[in-house]
Amino acid sequence: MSMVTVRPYSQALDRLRAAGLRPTRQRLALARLLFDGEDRHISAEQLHSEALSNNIRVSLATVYNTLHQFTDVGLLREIVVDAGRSYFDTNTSDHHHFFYEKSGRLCDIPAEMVGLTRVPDAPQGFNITRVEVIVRVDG
Amino acid sequence: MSMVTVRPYSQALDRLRAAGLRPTRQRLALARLLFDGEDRHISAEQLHSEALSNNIRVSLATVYNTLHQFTDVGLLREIVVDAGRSYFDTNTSDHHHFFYEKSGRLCDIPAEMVGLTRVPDAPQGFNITRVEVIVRVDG
DNA sequence: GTGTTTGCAAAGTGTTTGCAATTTA
DNA sequence: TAAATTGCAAACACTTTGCAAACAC
Repeated sequence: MSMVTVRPYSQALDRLRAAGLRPTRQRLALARLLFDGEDRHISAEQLHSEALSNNIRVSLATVYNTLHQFTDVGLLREIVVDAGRSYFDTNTSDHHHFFYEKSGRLCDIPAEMVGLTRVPDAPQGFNITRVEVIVRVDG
Repeated sequence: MSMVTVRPYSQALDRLRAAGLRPTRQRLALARLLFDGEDRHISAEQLHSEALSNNIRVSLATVYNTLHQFTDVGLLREIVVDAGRSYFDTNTSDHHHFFYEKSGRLCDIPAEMVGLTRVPDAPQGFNITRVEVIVRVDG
């Protein structure tokens, strides 16, 4: 009887292919960090240092490029709550956020927890891209 | 019969007094730009260049300090929609915003135009500071 | 091979800070 | 006069850019 290390299947390659992005070493590695596991809110710097500590050699510039490419193809969603820092959310489905003002942390709020019954029409000639609800809490 | 230039009464001095801020030349001038007239969403750079073109000599650092002091005492509300730029809203009453993603412009949505019927409780030990609804539109 | 992607370092943006000089009460 | 405020320039944090080298197909 042998011990087996079970490594969860990575969807990273499939996701890149589906998005039409070349699965380069860096993109694949970053995609694994981002998408294998729980949903997360991560900044470029965080992802970069996480990559380094996993022995993935990648430059910060590439991390930025990659995050934006992923956002462009809908793999990520960018969230801005804090002046001067962007977070990227691996959960691209409809939902909202708690924002902890002191710590700068974000936490998901499922869409159904918010009763948003009426939203104004977009001004003429424009389309609504998204309706964001941010519940700011102290702490 | 003489012509009279009617200058609207400025509430700036009263507002500073009420807030316990020393009415220095710079604060007073900035307060007049901010509060005499329609409500507005303005960035530090915008306010600074507006001050300069009104022959108000004030440094950018002081504009930043002043905007933050005004925010701290509740005269302004800071809005973050765009990574790397803060806007300050002279309308501190309950309301929401349209955000025009391409132009970076903000536009008020009166509170009653949004049907927000249910908001999750703050996680234990925290208090909700504010609930922001941002309707993002293309353009 | 050919076009794409990467890394680096430099430049750019918006914001904050330290401190001496000035101003306010 | 004592304390608060200001201006300046430098420092900062985060992000983007330009281009040669490396890589994927």
